[in-house]
Amino acid sequence: MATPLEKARKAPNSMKAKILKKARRVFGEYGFHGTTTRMIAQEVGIDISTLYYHWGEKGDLYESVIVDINEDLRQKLVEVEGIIHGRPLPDRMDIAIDLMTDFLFRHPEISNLVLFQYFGKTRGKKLINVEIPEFVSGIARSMELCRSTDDVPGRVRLQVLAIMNSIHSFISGEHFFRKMVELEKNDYMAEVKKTLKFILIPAFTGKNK
Amino acid sequence: MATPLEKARKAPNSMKAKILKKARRVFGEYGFHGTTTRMIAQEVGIDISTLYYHWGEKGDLYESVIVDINEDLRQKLVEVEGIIHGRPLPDRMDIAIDLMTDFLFRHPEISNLVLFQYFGKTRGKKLINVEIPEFVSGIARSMELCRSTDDVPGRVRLQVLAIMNSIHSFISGEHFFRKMVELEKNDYMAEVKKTLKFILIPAFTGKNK
DNA sequence: TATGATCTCCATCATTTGATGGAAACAAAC
DNA sequence: GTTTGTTTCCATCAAATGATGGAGATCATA
Repeated sequence: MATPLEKARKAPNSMKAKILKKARRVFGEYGFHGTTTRMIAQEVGIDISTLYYHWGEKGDLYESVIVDINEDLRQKLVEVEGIIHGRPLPDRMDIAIDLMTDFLFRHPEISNLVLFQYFGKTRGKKLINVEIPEFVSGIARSMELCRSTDDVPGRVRLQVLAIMNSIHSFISGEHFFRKMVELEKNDYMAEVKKTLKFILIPAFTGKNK
Repeated sequence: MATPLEKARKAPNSMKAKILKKARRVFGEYGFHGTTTRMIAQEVGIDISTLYYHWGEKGDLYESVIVDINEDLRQKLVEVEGIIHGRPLPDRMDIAIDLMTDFLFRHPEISNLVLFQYFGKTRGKKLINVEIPEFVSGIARSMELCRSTDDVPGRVRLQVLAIMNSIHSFISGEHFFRKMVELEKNDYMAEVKKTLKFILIPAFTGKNK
């Protein structure tokens, strides 16, 4: 039997999917406690009881949102892995940073929600069990930091987390950071990519540009 | 005339200061909307009206908390700058990472709140005006990424932000990340420092360890 | 001890917010 | 066109939450 989330992902024009889409953005901006069901409903243009009809209680909708964005992120990582496969490491990193940054700039709520997941506690809610390790292992293998995806060393996992978090930070912090560097959106994106490459690539390749 | 915050910082045993201290931790864990005045009051062991008597409305207390942790962070950065002054760059970075990581592990709410500040929007509240640029310029000069603190190039600012965010991420994400690497707190701290140095130092010094 | 200032708590309010029941609107099947 | 199942909205509730007034407690000082 399909879960509500699976239904929504299969039928992108359904009300369920519309609600999910808006919920991603609102939860992404304001976090779980900062978001009210009324805010989401208003965004969709429906009554809150319609929202509850489709998704049940707020916590369930939030959980679906988290699983949803994690699935999107996973899919993108697999796609990128396919593209960079076989190239030399510096190129792989260069391309992966470009592609992931572009993707996340198009879907900033993903970065927002990932960071909320890491840093913010949610009152009274059990932690949602998303298998980040899966991502991490995949990236680690793709960067040839380990042989197999089983038993990735802790040190390597932290390195991968550092990479992902660097990217997420610049996406989620755009509002704040862009003021500081006084750049237009496009210039900011370009500079972020440069900065990420400047910092991340030398450590793993031994070469500065 | 002294602001409430200045009073609290000068009299660490006052009720104002006690409330501020607990408020830091609670706001740091749950964010602005995830925190209720009752939670803070209970933590201090007082009635909420006592809290309101000392700090006024919730938003004002939160703003004081933000300014407070930014001041702590600024002081620490100045202290570290004094210690590393005059040494060669790789040593400066090595020591600075050690000192800042230790400091933030002792005060994780600082990292939490800094990240909330960057990534989370607060419903209906105007953005608090804290001069991050000041930090950033100081660090940039200390790393010799620029001559003076005036007119620090955007590229350099982003580099400094990347450094600071990497550290904050590992502190704030401890709960989440530590599970993934299955380490005790002390081992986690040690591995985080290694990872930060591994990633950050080569970019700025051209040398891998 | 009397006086005034400061501080703390109890009781309470108004609003917001999560959540639901039931009536109406709509759609599909026969 | 009636019946049946689905979807949507209106009205409403109970609990949580931000906020305050005022009575009492505490404390310094004359």
